[in-house]
Amino acid sequence: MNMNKNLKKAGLKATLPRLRVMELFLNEAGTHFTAEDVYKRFLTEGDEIGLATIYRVLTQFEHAGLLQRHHFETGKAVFELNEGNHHDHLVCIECGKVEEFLDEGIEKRQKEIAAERGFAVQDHALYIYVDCLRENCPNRAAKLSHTKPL
Amino acid sequence: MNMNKNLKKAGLKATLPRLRVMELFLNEAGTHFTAEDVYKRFLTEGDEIGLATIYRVLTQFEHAGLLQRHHFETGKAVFELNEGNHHDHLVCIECGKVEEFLDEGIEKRQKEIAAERGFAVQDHALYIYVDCLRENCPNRAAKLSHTKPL
DNA sequence: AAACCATTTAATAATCATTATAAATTAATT
DNA sequence: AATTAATTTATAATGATTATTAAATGGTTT
Ligand SMILES: [Mn+2]
Ligand SMILES: [Mn+2]
Ligand SMILES: [Zn+2]
Ligand SMILES: [Zn+2]
Repeated sequence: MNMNKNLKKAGLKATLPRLRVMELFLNEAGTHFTAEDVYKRFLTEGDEIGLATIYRVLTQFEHAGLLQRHHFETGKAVFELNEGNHHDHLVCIECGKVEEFLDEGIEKRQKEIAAERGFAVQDHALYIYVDCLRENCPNRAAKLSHTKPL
Repeated sequence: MNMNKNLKKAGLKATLPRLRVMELFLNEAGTHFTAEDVYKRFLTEGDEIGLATIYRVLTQFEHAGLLQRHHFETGKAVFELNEGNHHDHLVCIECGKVEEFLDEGIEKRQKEIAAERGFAVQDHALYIYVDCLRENCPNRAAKLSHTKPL
């Protein structure tokens, strides 16, 4: 079992909440969940795991490098499986769809812009808010909680 | 008086809180304030204006196009005078210094990335978090409230 | 200038996302 | 199975922001 290893390596006991969270993010790699998304998902699956526990586990997993945290400007943080690849996000403000991209040109220019000023880049966040223009977008109905009109 | 005109055009009465806020942002164009920065500034100047009023006025000014709101990932929104020019931000995580930049190459690539997927860009946010590397940085002492270690 | 009235402020409570606390539970170890 | 430190749960607290409502004020009219 791969999940137990991940946890052990991070010095975390294999508890039910942690296993459930890990399982969810592994099963739905590429999906971006808020803490509440995770909480509600477990509720519908019959697992009554406290919201505070979800928050704690998500933060622990982030620190362990298992998850990445992002802030789509909607007031709530979203998490996704850390597959080791940095990328930026396109977020549809109509349906919540998230697509990922990585543009080497943009990455390079960012470093140059900081370097020109004598600054050392620590991190960066680039979010492109779009309308995906798909009226029949499946997401438009079952809107995820991390969507908000600009 | 230019300020009164701005307010009138936005259909807003010229009240003391609004004049003070407008005045502050005009006098310190290019500075990025949180609601609390503004609140405390007025306190030290002897004007006791409620924090809720500051928030309300900032939001009204944003809607009127007089101010721009940004979210440096620190949990609190910052506002600056809207001088009509879109730009992105370099934020020093050590001292809070903010520098602005605009890179046509990056702007163009963002549009292309969205277009490639058939999306219409609505907005975007690009924050580069840096260490300005200036130990003697004046800000490092009088740290602004919108700084936070990553 | 006094009266009028819609707008706005002040004071305060409420809300929302998130974190902290403390008592009860549980996973790993002996 | 007993031990113990880590963890969860339940709940309270926090920080940023928004909502509420009665009192004050700005712009207008008499
Ligand atoms: Mn992603
Ligand atoms: Mn700026
Ligand atoms: Zn969409
Ligand atoms: Zn600095």
